[in-house]
Amino acid sequence: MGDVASSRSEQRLPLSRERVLRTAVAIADEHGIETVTMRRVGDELGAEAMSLYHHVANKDALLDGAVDLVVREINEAVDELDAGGDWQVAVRTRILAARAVLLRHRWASRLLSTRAATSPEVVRYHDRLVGLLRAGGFSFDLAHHALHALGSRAMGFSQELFDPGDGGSADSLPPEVAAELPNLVAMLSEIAHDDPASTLGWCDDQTEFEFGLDLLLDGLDRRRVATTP
Amino acid sequence: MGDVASSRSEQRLPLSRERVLRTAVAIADEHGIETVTMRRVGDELGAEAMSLYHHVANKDALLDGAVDLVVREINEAVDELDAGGDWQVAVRTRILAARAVLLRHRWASRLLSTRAATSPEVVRYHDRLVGLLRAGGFSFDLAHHALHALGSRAMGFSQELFDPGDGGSADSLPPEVAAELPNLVAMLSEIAHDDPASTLGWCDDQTEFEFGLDLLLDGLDRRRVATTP
DNA sequence: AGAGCCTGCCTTACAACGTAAGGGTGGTCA
DNA sequence: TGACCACCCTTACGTTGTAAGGCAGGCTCT
Repeated sequence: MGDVASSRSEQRLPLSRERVLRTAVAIADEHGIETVTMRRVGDELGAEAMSLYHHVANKDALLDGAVDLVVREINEAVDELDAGGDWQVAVRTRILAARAVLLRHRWASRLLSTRAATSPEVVRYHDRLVGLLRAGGFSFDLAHHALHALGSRAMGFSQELFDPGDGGSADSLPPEVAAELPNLVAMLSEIAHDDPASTLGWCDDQTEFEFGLDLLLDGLDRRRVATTP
Repeated sequence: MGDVASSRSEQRLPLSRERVLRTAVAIADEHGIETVTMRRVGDELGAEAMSLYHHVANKDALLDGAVDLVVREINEAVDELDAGGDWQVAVRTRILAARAVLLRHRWASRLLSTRAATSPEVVRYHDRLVGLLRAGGFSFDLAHHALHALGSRAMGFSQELFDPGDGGSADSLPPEVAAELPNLVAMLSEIAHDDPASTLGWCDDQTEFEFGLDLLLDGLDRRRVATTP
């Protein structure tokens, strides 16, 4: 409508799949994944919603692509790391690097767990991880088990189910509720989580993530030694 | 509309929060969680969508309630188990029992990981789990770490990120893709997953779940012994 | 007993969403 | 020059969650 298309020359650079996906990522980073709608992405690009369909098949494909962009970012970060030395150190470093990227795109971990199962970038990530395990002396079979055991932790996030540090510091609970939860109440009042800096997941701070990760890596190493003398 | 309200007397029993939630669970079980809409639940109950709002605050609350129903089912199953004996056996048994329930409501694990963080039933489940750990000689601190380390596995499901057995049996890949994934291709062709009975998550069959679980339980026991001589 | 209210269900309506269908415009190539 | 095609737009539809309010029957209080 009366848009002479000369006032904003930088907005008029053509749409592309890349630009669409990057915009979706940016919106999700800034305002949350639930605010990413076709119209919103179009707006941000100075285009209409329907124009996006020339570059992505539909909204699902857009989300898949956005996640893939994040995983690509992970792969780029991870490719620079030293893959030599002790396998446990190498794997640990790699996973924590992936985690650092996911901390910049917190919406991505949820999407990662539901879609993009066969995303090329995700598969590539796991391929390199298997490479590290193999180099560390893992049989293919044990490496396969390792992938399953690590699960989503392999890419740097874990799925927490409830947050003992948040939403209930033991004495904030109604007495009749507290009476029903003797063990948790006792645990919480002893622990007194004084550092509720949540990261990925609810109370899943870096320390807890690494604790679980090391538990798995130690266990895997023990299995490795047991099978390959 | 000309409904004499006498033809179907059993449909006219009044709505209730319980009935609404149970209906949502039933629809999700049978047709998938994405088919659960307010109108659909209403239909199933012989009522209008808006009538549900007298029993649940909104759709989010409905989904939360549906998940809670499933977790209640878990708790009922788990409460019957023997809590004595070796802690590792007790915890393992309990988690596998929870898993068995979740296998009957596959949609629930995804919802569990996003909502219902502070659901009373979920909290109760973890309280009992902490009780088991305490009885097994865990400090509160180690029990807390254990909850984090187990993550969603504590309730019987794990989050898989990709499925090496599905969607690519190594030789079904285009050659240029396969060349990019040397480790996975080698792994898959050696393993030849002949039992692709998927359960919860993608290729996360029972064996893999138990492998990861035991890895964690073994590691936790080692930490326990190390801290309490 | 009658007035008033509360509870439970319904009707109507709307905004936001994804997207199907098709129109127009500019650049490219024969 | 004319045909084609890539690209973007307009319009419109069905589905969703839900706000607003209506209407009946049973309860309580006088």
